[in-house]
Amino acid sequence: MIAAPDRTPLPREFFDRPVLEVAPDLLGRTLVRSTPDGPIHLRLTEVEAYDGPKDPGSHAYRGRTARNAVMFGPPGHAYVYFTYGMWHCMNLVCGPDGTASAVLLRAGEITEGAGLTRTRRRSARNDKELAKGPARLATALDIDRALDGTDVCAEPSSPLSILTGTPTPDDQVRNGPRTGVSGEGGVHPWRFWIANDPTVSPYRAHKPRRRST
DNA sequence: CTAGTGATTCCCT
DNA sequence: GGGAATCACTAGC
Repeated sequence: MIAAPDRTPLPREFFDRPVLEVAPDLLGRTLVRSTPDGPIHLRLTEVEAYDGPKDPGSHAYRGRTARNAVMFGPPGHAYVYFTYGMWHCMNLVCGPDGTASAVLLRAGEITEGAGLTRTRRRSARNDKELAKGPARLATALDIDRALDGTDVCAEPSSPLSILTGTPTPDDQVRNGPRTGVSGEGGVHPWRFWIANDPTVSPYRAHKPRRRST
């Protein structure tokens, strides 16, 4: 018999550790997004670590700004940013207050409330694609800058929370280069995913683009 | 399956 | 001014 998933929110101490410990430990956990229409549950299958102001791939690399201020705050809060003129992506802040490290939530499996995501994810050809990529994940869960700074170590009835759920055994965790990260920041193998999971996004190396017109 | 490109706007230089 | 932790769509193999 398999034990029931633990519905207790992750304690703040979970996030108050080095980001490279927290990132793989997040795989298999359940992110709960409570909306007026009902809850959406996401089982995390792919994440990336961003290791503070010394990491050239991190938004914190050039210091604190209005946009990234939440990264410099206490752990267990959501850092949500807007990118490519159209999309949002969500991170979880790790390490002690002031550390400015975070984990980007790259992909997951919608385990409850898939129907609630469909109006925003019309292009998804099947349920595996609903949150297959960081901007798709944020779109599916209706996450934008309004949720920047939200405490995820809260009751599941709050707008955003993360449950203890079922951790992924180490022998099922894989890691490799980060996706879409420009420059030398891309070399670190700080992308973590669950082996053979169909909801993990395809790897894409960073491609610098020249402006058209 | 891979590779190329347009979309669209905020933020920092 | 121009890049950005991306996606959707198209062409071609």
